[in-house]
Amino acid sequence: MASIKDVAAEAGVSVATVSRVLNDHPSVSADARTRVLAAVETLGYRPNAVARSLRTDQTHTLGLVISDVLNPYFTELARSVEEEARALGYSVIIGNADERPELQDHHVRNLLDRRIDGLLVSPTDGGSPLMLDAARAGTPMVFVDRWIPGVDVPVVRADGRAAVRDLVAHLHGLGHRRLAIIAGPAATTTGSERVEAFREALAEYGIPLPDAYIGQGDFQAESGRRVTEGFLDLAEPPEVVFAADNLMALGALDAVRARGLRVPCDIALAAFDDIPWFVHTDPPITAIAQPTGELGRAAVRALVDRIEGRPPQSVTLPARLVVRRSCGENPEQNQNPEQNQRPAQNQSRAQNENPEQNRSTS
Amino acid sequence: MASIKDVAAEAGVSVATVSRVLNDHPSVSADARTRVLAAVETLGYRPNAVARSLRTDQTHTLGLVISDVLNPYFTELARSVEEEARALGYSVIIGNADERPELQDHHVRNLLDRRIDGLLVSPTDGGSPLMLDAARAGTPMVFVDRWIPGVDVPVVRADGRAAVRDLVAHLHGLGHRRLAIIAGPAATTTGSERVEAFREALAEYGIPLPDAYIGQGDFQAESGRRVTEGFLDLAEPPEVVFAADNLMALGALDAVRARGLRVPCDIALAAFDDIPWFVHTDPPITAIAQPTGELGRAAVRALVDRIEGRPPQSVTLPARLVVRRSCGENPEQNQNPEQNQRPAQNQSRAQNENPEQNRSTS
DNA sequence: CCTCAGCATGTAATCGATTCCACGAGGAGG
DNA sequence: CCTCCTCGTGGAATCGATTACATGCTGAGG
Repeated sequence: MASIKDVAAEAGVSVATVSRVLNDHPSVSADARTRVLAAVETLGYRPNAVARSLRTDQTHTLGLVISDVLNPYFTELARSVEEEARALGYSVIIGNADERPELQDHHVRNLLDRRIDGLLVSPTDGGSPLMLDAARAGTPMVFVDRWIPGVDVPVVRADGRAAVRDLVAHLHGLGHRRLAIIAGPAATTTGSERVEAFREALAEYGIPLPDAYIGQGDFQAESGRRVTEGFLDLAEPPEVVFAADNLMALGALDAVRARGLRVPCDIALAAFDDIPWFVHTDPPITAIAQPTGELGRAAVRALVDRIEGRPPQSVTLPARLVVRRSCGENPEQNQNPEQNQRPAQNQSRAQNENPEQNRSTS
Repeated sequence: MASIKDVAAEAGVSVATVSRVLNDHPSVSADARTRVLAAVETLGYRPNAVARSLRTDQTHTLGLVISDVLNPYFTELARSVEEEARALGYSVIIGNADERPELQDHHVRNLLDRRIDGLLVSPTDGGSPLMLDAARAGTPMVFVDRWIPGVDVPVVRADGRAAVRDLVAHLHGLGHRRLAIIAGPAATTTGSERVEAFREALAEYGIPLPDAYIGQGDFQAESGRRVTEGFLDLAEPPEVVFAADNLMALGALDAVRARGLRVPCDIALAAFDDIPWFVHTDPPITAIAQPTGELGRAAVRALVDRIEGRPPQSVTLPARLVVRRSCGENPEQNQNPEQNQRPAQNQSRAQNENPEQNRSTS
């Protein structure tokens, strides 16, 4: 691989001049510039990013540690993050924690060792010493989707409170009174907040949320299945199961089907996080949709602001309820079935990326 | 951030000794070793991977350029790649090409600039000059899923021929005679091969594959929708649509639903690439499943073999047909409906990794 | 008691860039 | 004509590691 020295030799100038041309420093003669560029061309020279990073102490790389690549929500988040980062001149290295704190730490350590310029994290747990140290040490960092309370790091996330209230209103309107939730790990903010929002919304209707109706999941499909089986085994099973993410909803669907039961006749189902497939499941699943793409972009902007010395901003965007048929039909409100309400092109990747809708930032 | 010099000062030794301790070189006294380790501990020192890479000319990093992160198939592939790489002591940087050749080139260039040790690619097109040059220049490289003919690079992929034949047998058995396919880009091997396999299988039953029944897609949902609409507009629309990937199947489903038609009564649907959601779509979708996890692992092993000087091996694994209900019911063969055949726990991420089940492929 | 092997250690070169500083040439201004 | 500033350029230090080579010390063997 040709180095800057080879280019310098080929062009008959010093390495300093080559470097200046490459970083278009003003003080280079037109003659030298053309000779250097010609040499670069003939040698097929590409600057060594490793060497450059060592010298400048900048990698122009962001780390993104997500909880689970197999979850379409995070996949979409990752895509928008990479897109925005690329637009701002950064690359992204993704670490997949698989909802396992030790794997999360592995990736954080790895990214830090590589001297990434900043870190985007959706923490799997309440915060390992490693991550807390990194935050305290001043590593540019932004939390996205989930966050760790008490740490001075900007947070970019969706607020699902209003949407959960809408969901409960919808369920109540359909006559459901026994409502259960499959929660995420209590150590995650999304794990506990969604339960709280659900409980509060139920309270408005005077409906309690007994412990038996709070299943402890881990955001993975298998836990959704296990918890749902527990619900179905109760003396008085719930009429509705609300899964705190889409994978647990998938698991719930599996469990219901394994019993030979049907959604929504035998039991209703709703999920947090909307995905294109929910339109085509049997039945189409009512879900709370986050403005995922917008969140990813906002998170990158906040992180890059922080990196480049501008004050970063926390952002909270509202989630919204998307009613489909998995909770039952309401002949009154539901004269517009969802398949007409959500036009077809929305189910492509452009979904949720309409910035003009539902904006309310803090 | 503490450097090796700080550690050396703290421990009262030279940087060489520190380096030797860190790389556990035999020739270090026990005393020096403990002093160095203590210094490392108190300073919270972590070696700078950038500097190390510059010196050793190894990054212990693999690049993975996939065609589309939003496609669950590639997402699962990426996960298994990262897993195996981690087990072998490598990190992975993922580049998402979004099926766009210029974006693919962007990522390849970026990864090469970062001096990754090797490249795993699922090419979006027939091979850009950049990629061909890289291959010729001796960059360790392995193609996964798709490949570029005429380039001397190991290929790890699934052979869908037998499964496609099984599919056509299944469709023929159900009485279908007008079979159409939504193809991928002709510039990709999977784009053209799947059409060829389909055509050959049809030929065995004396069924032609007219041009009108070959829709040109690009592996994205939107193209599946467009092509399917074209099929439905034909004077004699097909009885079956076979989508060459799961996203185009999603688009096809959207198109069918937009017309108010039903699968499989009005039109049957099958897809290449199985995903967990296909179990729960309306109706469950018959698909050809690849051993995705195994492919990812084999690809990493081949690449690391190449990097570490062992001869890499191309690998081809068989895909298999998973019959569900989207092509119609066959009262004869189908007395075991799919939901019982595929036990619930299979729909988690462990899916497809159970070699023993549902094997109806050669 | 001398020699030499081998071990522990340090000094310094090196990887490929960026960048400070010095220097010479040339032009403007006095 | 001299001075000084600007511009283009090159030399060399530097980033943080690894590693070849040199050196001093210890102990075994003759």
